[in-house]
Amino acid sequence: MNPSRNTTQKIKILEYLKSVHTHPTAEQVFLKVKKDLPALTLATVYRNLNQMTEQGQIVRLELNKEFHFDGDIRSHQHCVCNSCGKIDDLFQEKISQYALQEIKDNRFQPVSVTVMFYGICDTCQ
Amino acid sequence: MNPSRNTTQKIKILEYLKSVHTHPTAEQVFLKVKKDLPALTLATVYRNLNQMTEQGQIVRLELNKEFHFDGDIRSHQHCVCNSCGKIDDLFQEKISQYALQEIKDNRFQPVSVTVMFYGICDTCQ
DNA sequence: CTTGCTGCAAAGGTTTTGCATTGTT
DNA sequence: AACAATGCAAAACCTTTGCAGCAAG
Repeated sequence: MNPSRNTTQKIKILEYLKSVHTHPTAEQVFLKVKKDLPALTLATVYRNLNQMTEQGQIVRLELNKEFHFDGDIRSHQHCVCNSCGKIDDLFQEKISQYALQEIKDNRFQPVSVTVMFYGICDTCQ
Repeated sequence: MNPSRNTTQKIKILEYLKSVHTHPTAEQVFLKVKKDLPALTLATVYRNLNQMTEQGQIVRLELNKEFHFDGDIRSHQHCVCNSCGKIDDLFQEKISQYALQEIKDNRFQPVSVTVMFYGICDTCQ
């Protein structure tokens, strides 16, 4: 595909994702950005989120049959609350690095790791 | 709910999952078990897989908007091939233990970890 | 017998796609 | 002027659910 274009929709969606520390679904992104761009469509949000994911500008997580999007592309881990469903970021690179180190003796060539903790968050306990 | 019943469908589905080392989707389980039980329905497969997951008899993974089921309930990790999509088991408990250990200083109370490696499998490289 | 489970069919919720039009480059 | 991106609507896709009949305990 030819170079992608910087449409208003794309810019606003990315801006929004970079501004929050939550991990919104496509619909949540849609509802927020729609306040700025009333004509915005869910389909456009999906198309942009998918493109940005492919281009490595954002990260896509999968949880309970829904995609969640993360504007922070630094390597990090996530904590999911079994009670309220909240997804929190965790920046403990040692964990991911250790994992990638330990797997090296395998025939599998690792490119990345996803580490997800499930448990109870601070507000739920 | 009252104690669950050991129906033929349930038994065959669990037997199948315990017999393979792949990580079949509900539909793949359905197609295989249907050979033994021609009247079997996808809905029944889903209901049983969900029940078994709740009861901890199997494990449910999520990948590319599909559930995959794992008959092996021992704590282990997974390797997903970016090329062919194959999911392989990895038994390196040190990795999960290290992760659970390192996270302990947080306000989050971890119950379990999911470690997923993405990369290129042996047959694809 | 009781009631959990099944098969069947229909519905549900999220994500994708076709198409004419719009807007970036 | 090209053609990528949009809005709209419809479709696709996986999974769940309602219901009457069946079968495990």
